[in-house]
Amino acid sequence: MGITIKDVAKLAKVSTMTVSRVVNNTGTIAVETRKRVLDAIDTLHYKPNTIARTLVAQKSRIISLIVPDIANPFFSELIKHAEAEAKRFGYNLFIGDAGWDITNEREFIDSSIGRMSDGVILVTPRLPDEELQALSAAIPLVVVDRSMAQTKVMDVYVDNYDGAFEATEFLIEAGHERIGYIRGWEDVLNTKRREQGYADALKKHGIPYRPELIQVGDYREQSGYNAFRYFIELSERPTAVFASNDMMAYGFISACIQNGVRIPYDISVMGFDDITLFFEHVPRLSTVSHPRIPMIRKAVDMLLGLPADEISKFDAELHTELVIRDSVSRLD
Amino acid sequence: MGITIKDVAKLAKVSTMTVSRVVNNTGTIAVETRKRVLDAIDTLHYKPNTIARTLVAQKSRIISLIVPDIANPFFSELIKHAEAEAKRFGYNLFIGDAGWDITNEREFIDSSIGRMSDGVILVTPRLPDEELQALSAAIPLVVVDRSMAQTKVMDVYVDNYDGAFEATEFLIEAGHERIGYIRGWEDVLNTKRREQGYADALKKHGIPYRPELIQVGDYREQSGYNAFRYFIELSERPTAVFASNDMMAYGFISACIQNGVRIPYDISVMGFDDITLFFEHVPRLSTVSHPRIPMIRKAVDMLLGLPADEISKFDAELHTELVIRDSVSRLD
DNA sequence: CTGTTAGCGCGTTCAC
DNA sequence: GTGAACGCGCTAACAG
Repeated sequence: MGITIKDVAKLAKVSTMTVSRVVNNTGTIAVETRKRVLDAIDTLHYKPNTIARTLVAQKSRIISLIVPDIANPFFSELIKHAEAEAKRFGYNLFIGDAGWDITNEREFIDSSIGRMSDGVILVTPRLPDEELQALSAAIPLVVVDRSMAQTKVMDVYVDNYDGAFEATEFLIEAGHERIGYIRGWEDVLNTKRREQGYADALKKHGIPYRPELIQVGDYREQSGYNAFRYFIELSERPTAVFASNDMMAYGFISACIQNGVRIPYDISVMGFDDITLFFEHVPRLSTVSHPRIPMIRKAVDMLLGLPADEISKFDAELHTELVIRDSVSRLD
Repeated sequence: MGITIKDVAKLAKVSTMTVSRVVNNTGTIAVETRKRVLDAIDTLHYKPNTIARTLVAQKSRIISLIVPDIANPFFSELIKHAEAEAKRFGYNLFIGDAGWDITNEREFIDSSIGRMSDGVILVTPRLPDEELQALSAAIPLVVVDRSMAQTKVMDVYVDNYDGAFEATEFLIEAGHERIGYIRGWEDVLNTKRREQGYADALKKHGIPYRPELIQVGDYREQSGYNAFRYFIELSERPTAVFASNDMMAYGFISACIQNGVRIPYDISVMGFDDITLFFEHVPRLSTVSHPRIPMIRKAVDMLLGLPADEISKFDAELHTELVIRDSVSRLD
């Protein structure tokens, strides 16, 4: 059993209320009394019980952050920045790894409610709109990187359409026509938007959309790796492959290297996200950069109720941007 | 304000105690009453308040896990497995990223105490023995990947000496004599053990220990990258470099690739940890594999009070192992 | 089978 | 400046 406020009160020969006041710096206390209390706190190594405080205050100073996959650098980086932003306001993070699984998402939200989280940030959840809408009645919810426009749920959304369009157009302008595409989870909105961007860019340049050039992936490395086998066995191989996220692009590249297919000489690769690796990968991946840092900051700020005009400052930054490096060659 | 047990009791026309019994499946309840309560719970969407439960039970079913760097794959993988193991027992994880910083470690432990965590797992903390010892009086503590033999603190320790010795010896037997070494944080025990292994292997084979071949790093990629610059400008360059963790090895490799230094033809590289990348890196790194999965599992099990004989089953697995891949060449 | 009482550790309210 | 009483949401112990 831990030291409680009562123990301190007893030792300092005051009421618990006085101790509480000292700890929280509220009310007025005689200098001498304060010193006695402080001494008692010190000798007893008293630490206030946050659980009890939470129960009284109906506020935990915790926000939950649910990501689809903690081992994915895109998300672990997000966590770092979310933690930093939350800390600025004296908040702790309760982190959950949903593993791209709906049931886990649900359980984690329930758990957050039970633990009196002050809010939940969901990064690209797979839970349907209606359920998120319903849940948001029970606890403040911010959905990140997915539009909740049809609902009243708060969101921080970066439309990925333009990024995918520009990336595809870039490949086309480099002379590519047979452009393979690796898709992500179908039930994620941005997956659809990215694919639309890809398709529309083809259409704009009069290039037919060929279903056989589309591979279904799951945003994980392995599916990029697998896509390689498929594309390489096509009678007419693509000259370029656009992976709808960097993880799959890297998986694809690994397969290429292992099979002696050189990038960008034998095939070009374009990614999406611009994740920060912990070391430089060669060839350096051309990709679409995603404004994830301002995005997650904004999500935290929304939850902590920063004034709207302060939050909207970030808006200017929220767009994707083409990043040209070494993984795409010109077909001239 | 959320729905409480009182609301349910009122609606079901029973006492809160009865609701509590239904929720927890304790005591005996008339079938009919149970149904009324269940209905009320359903229509009200009642969720028990874990905070209040925690206060009563003096038990939160949460364990804290503090890692030095959440974005390092070694640790994010650890988190995944810790979470899985904890879940088996119905526990949630409270994850903290200390950023290799002592103050953060301290704050996070304090916060864990305040939040009534049932225990704390510290992965390679930098806090001194005495302080950890003291802290362990306030909350169950398990230190992972660091020996606490001098204290009464629980630990799950894998001595890294042998692994470093074998790795160095492997390089020597491949014909290398000028072997560079990149060290990690000096105040971490395993750092010392790894360096001892390196030094002893040299000694065994009559190769002088040269201080100019030692570079100080911090376990992060960047310091491996920086070490490259140092080694490459040496009048007598090393023919092989042993990085004391994979992150620094990868940093070093990146620098090599960017500077046209080929691995393993121009220089050999050996790592430590055998982290699982989310894609295949080329060249594939030769390294020392670290039994981190059984290690973290064991830590969780110790905290959750699994019987000693169950836990010790894991012991057999707890040793490092040489993993030979493509980053080391023979000098023949 | 069900309800009442008391208390987990703390802070708010209102006295003194 | 300080303290006593009450309640946050829940459950253990004891009635009935």
